[in-house]
Amino acid sequence: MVRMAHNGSNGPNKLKIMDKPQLSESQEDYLKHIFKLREVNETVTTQDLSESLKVRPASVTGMIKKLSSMELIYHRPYKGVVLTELGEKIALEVLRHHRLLELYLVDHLNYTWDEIHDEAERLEHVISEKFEAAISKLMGNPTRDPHGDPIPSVDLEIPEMPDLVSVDRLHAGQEAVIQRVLTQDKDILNMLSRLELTIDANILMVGSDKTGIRLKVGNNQYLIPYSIAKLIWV
Amino acid sequence: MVRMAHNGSNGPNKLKIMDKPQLSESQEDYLKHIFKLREVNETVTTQDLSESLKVRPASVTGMIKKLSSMELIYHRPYKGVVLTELGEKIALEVLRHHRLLELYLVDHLNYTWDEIHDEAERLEHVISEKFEAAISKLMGNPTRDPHGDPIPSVDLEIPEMPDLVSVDRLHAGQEAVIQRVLTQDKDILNMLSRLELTIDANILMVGSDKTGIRLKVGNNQYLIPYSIAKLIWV
DNA sequence: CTTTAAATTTAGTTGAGACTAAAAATAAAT
DNA sequence: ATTTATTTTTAGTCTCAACTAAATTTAAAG
Ligand SMILES: [Mn+2]
Ligand SMILES: [Mn+2]
Ligand SMILES: [Mn+2]
Ligand SMILES: [Mn+2]
Repeated sequence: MVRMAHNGSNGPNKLKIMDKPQLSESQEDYLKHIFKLREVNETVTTQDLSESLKVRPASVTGMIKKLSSMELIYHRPYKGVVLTELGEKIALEVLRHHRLLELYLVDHLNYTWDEIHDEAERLEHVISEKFEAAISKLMGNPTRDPHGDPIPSVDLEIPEMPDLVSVDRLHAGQEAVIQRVLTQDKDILNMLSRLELTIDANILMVGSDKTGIRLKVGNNQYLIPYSIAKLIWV
Repeated sequence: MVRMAHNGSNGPNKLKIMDKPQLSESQEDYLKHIFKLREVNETVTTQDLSESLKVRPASVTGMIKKLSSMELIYHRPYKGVVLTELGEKIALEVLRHHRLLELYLVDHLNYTWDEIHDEAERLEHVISEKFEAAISKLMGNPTRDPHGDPIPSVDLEIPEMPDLVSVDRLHAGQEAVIQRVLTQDKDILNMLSRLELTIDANILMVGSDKTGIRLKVGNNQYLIPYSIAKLIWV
């Protein structure tokens, strides 16, 4: 049973979208992961993808060849891959779905921080453009998801992000507002939300030592190990 | 990339659900179609499924063998299939997803009658139990979808439906309330909704002749051909 | 009954997208 | 510069769920 295209109602004004090939769920995930790895890594290797997609390297090579032949990525054998213009558009489309969905689940269906990722991971591939537009409008075309990650706009531009630093870079006495949390690990998210170390929270750096940093949040004060502090950007 | 199970957070109270095998999208659709065909047909043949799923008969036979070996259906070769107890539970679970989704799309995302079916058809397979519960709760655990079809309850019982007759059975002068519309044809649904022949609409049977029936709705009066009148139940 | 038609099943193929095992290319270490 | 280790690619296999073509079974007509 082959999954069908569902570009929504293709009004005459959406011509550019029309020539996007219909991709499989796997292919969409590959493109998305390439995009996200590139934000961090400078180069995206077969192994990077193997780890992040939890697929064996040989399989990754196979998919790379296919995406390459579709001109969605450019591949220098033994070196790595980069997204083509079209490949990046598709990656951003999926990312937009994912992040709008995460925000929607939190805002409208009472999901908690640690529950949204897996649900969005599956839904991102099956919602129509109509669905995307509907939830975006309902939320006032937001630009940040519940982790503080930027939501690509309808025309697939990434909204400007202010320059951020991880919270361990603050000096003692400095105050700041949490803007972004770079993890989808359920246990970490669960812990952070219980400590009220969530997006928009006001924090005060009390001090730091070799074990970690001391943060004051509201009336409470915690010791946060560096491994976790590095995930929190202000 | 194999799709993973997502039974939601399996609290200790949901043991019975746990031994439901994880099915593919196709398998879920087969079970759902068998259930729906059975509501109408008394017997469900290979051809019935072939037509309703738009899959060749040989392929249907193949899937029948698999579902049969999984004890989700019972198959008398050359005769037809029936759902086992477990098969029916799964069919109802999918149907519950589908119908809750349709209602949700109308009530919360401003979808029109003719837009909901295709979207629900894809989403029904990927939403979690958590998502199902969330939208059900949000809508006050509804028992009817936007077509008037019954929504199976959380424990997968079909809610009682009052006895209905198709609108062409009314005699002149009789009034009635539309309870159910038995089609997913987009054009018919679109037409009916423009005529305000929607669920809960009050109608008056004016009269009938060989071409169709005359219905009064609000201040307007229409001639409805029998082919369409048979789809409207009151 | 016997022949013909229709429905169903069998047999074999295809394409996606994973996998393992082994070969080839690149990078690191002696 | 060789040798060794790591990464990447090739080659071939597997499962799933579709397909076509042909054989078989059941149903309908003469
Ligand atoms: Mn995904
Ligand atoms: Mn996110
Ligand atoms: Mn479906
Ligand atoms: Mn319906």
